[in-house]
Amino acid sequence: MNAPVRVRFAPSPTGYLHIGGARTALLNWLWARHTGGTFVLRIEDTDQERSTTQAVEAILDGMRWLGLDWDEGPGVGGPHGPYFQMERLSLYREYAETLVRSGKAYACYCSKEDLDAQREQARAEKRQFIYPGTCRDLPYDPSRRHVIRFRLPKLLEVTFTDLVKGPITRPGSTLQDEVIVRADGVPLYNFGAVVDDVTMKINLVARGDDHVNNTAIQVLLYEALGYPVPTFAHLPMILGADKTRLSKRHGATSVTAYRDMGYLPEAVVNYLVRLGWSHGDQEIFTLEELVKYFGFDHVGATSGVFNPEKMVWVNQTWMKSLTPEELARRAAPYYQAAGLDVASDPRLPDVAKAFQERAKTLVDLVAQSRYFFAPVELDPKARDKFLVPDAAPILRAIRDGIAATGAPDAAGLERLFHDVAEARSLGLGKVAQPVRVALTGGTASPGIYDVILLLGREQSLARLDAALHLVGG
RNA sequence: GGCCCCUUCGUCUAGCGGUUAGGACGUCGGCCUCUCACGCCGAAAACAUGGGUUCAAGUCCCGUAGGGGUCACCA
Repeated sequence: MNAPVRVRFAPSPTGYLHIGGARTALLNWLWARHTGGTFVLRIEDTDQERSTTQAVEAILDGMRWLGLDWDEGPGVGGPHGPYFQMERLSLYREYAETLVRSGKAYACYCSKEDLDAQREQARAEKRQFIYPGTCRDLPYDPSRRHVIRFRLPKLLEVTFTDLVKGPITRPGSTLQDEVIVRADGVPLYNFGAVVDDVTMKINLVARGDDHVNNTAIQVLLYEALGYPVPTFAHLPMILGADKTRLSKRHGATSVTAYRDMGYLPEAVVNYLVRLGWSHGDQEIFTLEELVKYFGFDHVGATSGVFNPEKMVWVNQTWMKSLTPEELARRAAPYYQAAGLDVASDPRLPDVAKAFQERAKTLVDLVAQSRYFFAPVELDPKARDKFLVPDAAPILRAIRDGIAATGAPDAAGLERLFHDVAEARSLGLGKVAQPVRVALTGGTASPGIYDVILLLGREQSLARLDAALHLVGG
């Protein structure tokens, strides 16, 4: 009988939640939900130089937007807290002392400058620098400034199993007496993470690929501490188009930037999980499906290039699948942000419906449908091409046709447009385009009847009149 | 440079010894059509390379090349 799954996401609050971190969080979350296990959120803020409380908020914000709730961690507490490393200092001290007392760690009095010099020299001589154990057998003198180093056991190699990469072996000769606690008493990553994972009873550590090289020393730490080694799953990196690690110069890398660009959280989640994981040929997954199907057995071992085009497609596919009411609800804040007050406009769901298959993002939806809520802005090229003197009689006929009826309806409008076209032996396009430009300011829009219906009789007439005035008709 | 990991269309991937190597994004062509989209149909496009193992290798093993990661009192 396997113990209940306990996984964690342990970001360092040095910036926003980026795409890679979000995927790590997401896969951990999915596995916890899939197995009915526990998802722990732990903040690794021991780098006091770079950690900020704003970053903590930004990360929590990003996770909430994606819908990743945590069972233990900031805000919700839990039986293994606190969940900020800086609040767990006494715990690390306790474990470090245990190691020192048993001789598995020792105080090192070497200065940073001294070590840097040695490293520099090693580099100059083209050899690998490994801490020579200068302080290994010195008597303990707490009055001297010191760090704590882990005493590397004599061994040939360290092997651990990785759920995505299989067994990984690291020669002991490439390992050294790592420092586990700084001179100021704050633990270093490898030690803090192990103590926390031990005390938080984490049994599966799924994290970024960039941590594989830390794993061997961590395995040794677990053993020195006398605790079982968890299972590891190292997730491949996400790369930019040039195949280097995704970074700012590749464009937006924070999940909240995608929110601001008008992506749906469902789409971001969907895309991120699919990047490096698959379930047969399926591309679109609801969160429920992801929870149901997710497993590390289908997480690929190769790093993946982030593909913005596919992300857009996933987003558009998701937008098409929402009900118009829901889409309108999602779009409302984006209209607001664009300075369009649409909160009480009853046409919003119908407008959303009209653009559902045309907009790629919510921001795009707002931009494309702007003229329904704001005055027409004529595109100069469209104006010069379609609002010409020849168009005057057409615009006049359509205008008068609409004016002659009460409330316009789709069937009546279709008849009107066809009549006008036939009377002049014109294709429907010759009639619709000038009208489209008059009503929307541009040459691309939903069906012209829908546009008129959404605009309403009065507004349609007003815009046609304005266009007629312009063409001198 | 040492160590670790990785290698199927441009990109994400399916494949788990026997397939015409499948799907998706993107690209190109066509259909639909009042524009733009959507949708539909079609096309081009991949097993890095050399050796093995095997009746049979994209699938297993070894080498080579290429890519990535990591070598802190960062995480």
